Amino acid sequence: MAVPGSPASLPDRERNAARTREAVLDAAEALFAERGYEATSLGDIGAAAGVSRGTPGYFFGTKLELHRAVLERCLEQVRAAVRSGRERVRARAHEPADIVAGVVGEYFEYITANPNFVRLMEWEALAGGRHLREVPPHVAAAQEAVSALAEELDLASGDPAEAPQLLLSIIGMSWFPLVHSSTVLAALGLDPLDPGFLEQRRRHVVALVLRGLGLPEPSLSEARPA
Amino acid sequence: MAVPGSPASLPDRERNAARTREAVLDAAEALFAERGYEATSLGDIGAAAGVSRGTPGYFFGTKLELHRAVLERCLEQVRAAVRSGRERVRARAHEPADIVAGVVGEYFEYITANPNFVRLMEWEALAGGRHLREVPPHVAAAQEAVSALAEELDLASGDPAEAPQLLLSIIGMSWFPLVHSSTVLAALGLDPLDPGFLEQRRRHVVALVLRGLGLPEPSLSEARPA
DNA sequence: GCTAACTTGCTGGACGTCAAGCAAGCTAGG
DNA sequence: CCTAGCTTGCTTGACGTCCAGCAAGTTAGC
Repeated sequence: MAVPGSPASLPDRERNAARTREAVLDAAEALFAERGYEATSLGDIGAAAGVSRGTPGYFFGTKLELHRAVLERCLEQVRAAVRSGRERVRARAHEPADIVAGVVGEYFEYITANPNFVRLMEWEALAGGRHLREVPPHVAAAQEAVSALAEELDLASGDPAEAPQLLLSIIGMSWFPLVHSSTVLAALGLDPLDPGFLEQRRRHVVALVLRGLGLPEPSLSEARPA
Repeated sequence: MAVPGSPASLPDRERNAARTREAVLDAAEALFAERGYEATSLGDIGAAAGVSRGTPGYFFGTKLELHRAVLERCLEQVRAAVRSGRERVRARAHEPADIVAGVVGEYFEYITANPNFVRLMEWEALAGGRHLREVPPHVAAAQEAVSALAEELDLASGDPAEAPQLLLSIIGMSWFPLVHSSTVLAALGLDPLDPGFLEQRRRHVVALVLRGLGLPEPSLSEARPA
C-alpha cells in the first residue's frame, strides 16, 4: 500500500509482531463477543485489527485456535479481577454480610464494565462449551468462586452446601441484563446502559443474596464499593 | 429416492400440507434451539423433517420467515402456559406467598420441560433481538408477567416498583442452569438433567424470591405444584 | 387435466485454509 | 560503512466447501 518512493505515503505501521498479535486478539475478542464464533470471519477480524484478512491465520493458525486464545485471556482477566476484588473488600470489611455484599457488588460492576466476558461465555454455552472445554482456567475459576462463597457462608453460620446454588443465582442475576438487553429488557422498557438502572439492579441483586442468607442489610460503608 | 417404477418403493408419504408444515416447524424449532440460526441450514431442517431440502423454503419462503414463525409459535405456547399456570395456582391458593411460590415453581418446571424456548430466546438475545423484534407477542408477554407480579406484590404489601427487578431475577435464576449446563454447571460438577438437582434448584429459586419479598415460607401444600 | 405439494438442478456469494510472494529489517563478512 | 543473504511479518490469490434462493420439473390427489 505504501509505495516506497511516494512522499505522501504513511509511515504505514511499524512491523511489530507482538503488537499486531495483540491487536488481532483485541479485535477477535470484540467481534466474537458481539457476533459469535460462526458469524465472525477471519477477514472481519483482520479488518478490525487494521491488517489483512490473512494475518489472523498467520498468527494463530486456525480460527478455532484464535477463539481459544481469546477465551483464555478473557477468563484469566476475570479470575484476576475477582481475586483482587475479594482481597480489596476483605481489607476494609470484616462482617460476612459486608464481605459478601462487597464482593458481589464488585463482581457486578466488573462484568458491567467488561461485558465481552459474559457474551463470550454465553455464546460458548449455547454452542455446547466445545471450545471452552479445552481452556483449563475456567474450571478452576468456577471452583475458586464456589469455595470462597462457602467459606463466607460458613462464617455467617449459613449452610456451605448452599454455595453452588447461591453462586448460580448470583451469576444468573448479574449476567441476565447484559445478555438480554435487546429482548426481555427492551420489552420491559428498561435500558441496561442507564447508570440508574444498573445501580438499582446491583442493589437488588445484593439485597436478594443477603436476605436469602438471612443476613441483615450491609453497613453503610459497603453501600458503594470503591 | 423412491424410483417410480420400483416395486420396492415406499408409499413415500401421503401429501398433507398442514402436517408437513408442522413437521418443518418442529424440526426448525429443534435445530434453531440446538445450533442457532446461523449454524442451521434449510437442508438440515428438511432432512430432520423427513422432506427435501427445498420444502422449508416452499412453505415459509425464506429462512428468516421460518425463524420468525418458530419464535412466534414458541412464545405463544409459553404465554399460554404461564397464564393457565397462574389460574391453576390461584384456584387452590390465596396467600400471596403461596401464589408467588406456586407460579414461580410452575414456570420453572415448564421451561425445564421445554428448554427450546429458553435456548431460542438466548440465541436471539445474543444476535441482538433482530428477529424477535418483528414478533409482536413477546412484548405483551413480558409486560403481562411484570404486571401480574406487581399485583401480587401489592397484595403482599410489598413495593410494586420492585416487580421488574424481581422478574429479571426470577427469569435469570431459572434460565441459567438450562443455558450454562455445559460451561458453568459442568465446571462445578453439577448435572442439570438430574431431577435431584432440578428439585433443589427450584426450591432455592422460590426461597430466594420469597425471602427477597420478606414473605414467609409457603405452606406445605405449595411445596410441589400439581 | 389441473392445481397443490413437493423435489431437483443451478447460481452466486461467502468463508476457512493453504501456499506463494513480497518487503522490511537483521546480521555476517568484507 | 556497506551490502548480500537470510529471517520475519504480512498480503494476495486460489481452491474446495457450503448454503440460500430461485426456477424448472415431477408427482399426487381431486
